[in-house]
Amino acid sequence: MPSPSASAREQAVDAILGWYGRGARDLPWRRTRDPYAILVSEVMLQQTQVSRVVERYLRWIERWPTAGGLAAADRRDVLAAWVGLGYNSRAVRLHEACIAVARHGWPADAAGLRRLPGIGPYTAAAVASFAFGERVAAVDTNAVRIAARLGLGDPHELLPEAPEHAVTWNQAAMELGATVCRARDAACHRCPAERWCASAGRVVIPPRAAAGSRVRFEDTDRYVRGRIVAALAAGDELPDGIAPERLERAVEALCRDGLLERTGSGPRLAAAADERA
DNA sequence: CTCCAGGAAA
DNA sequence: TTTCCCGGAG
Repeated sequence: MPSPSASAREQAVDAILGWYGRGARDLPWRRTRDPYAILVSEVMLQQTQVSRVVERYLRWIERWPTAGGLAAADRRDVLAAWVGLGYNSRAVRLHEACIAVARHGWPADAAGLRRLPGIGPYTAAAVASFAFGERVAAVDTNAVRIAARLGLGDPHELLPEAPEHAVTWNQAAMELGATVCRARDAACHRCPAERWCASAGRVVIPPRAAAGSRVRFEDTDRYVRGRIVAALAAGDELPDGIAPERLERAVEALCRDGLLERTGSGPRLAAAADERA
């Protein structure tokens, strides 16, 4: 319970922690403290909605239960298993990160995790917090938005002192952001921190970019790259109906990014660096 | 058609 | 600081 002299910030955080404890979504990666499982979920969730990840995460952990197991897997199988989740480079970096872990063991803290490929400030903090119990703020887009709306300091200042509360806070901030204090739809009437929030009832929704002036997704390199990787992962030839010059540019970029490699019979999914002769 | 638990390179 | 990376769900 918050003491009467507690600051508004502490009371708001307390209220959100209590709200989270009274009932949060039962997401599979919240049931584990295994750093590998946490890492897989966090990388999958980067710029990808929860609803799309749950089933894929469970299947992934079933197929590759440990970092060592994923590290030993063929890069092509890893890529093929990723197709559909978006941003395929994440699969390559996840594989590389697990190869490093298999070789050197897990880093001791967030600073060490941060040096692994594909692991930035947020993912490093999330793994350190959820798996290691380190008292570190996992500042994702939700934490940034909630802190800004609350007007009670920057996201790092909201982190509770007690390590066990800090871990819960990192979960709670994301849960609140996903279900109540959403980017384009803030349900202030359901928010446990409404009475301390600087923008309660008058949340400013940033204007969205003009839709008309934006190029069709099918005209972007991302689309072509995605089609190529999906086709090769399925054992098919390069997709047709795409201008050769555009196709070649995408293949070149995919090779540069480590997703493809060239062979005598054309490009294919890349084997990991270790597996190449 | 918009949305979304980032990271890396330029 | 910007730009690029991807795609299914709602």
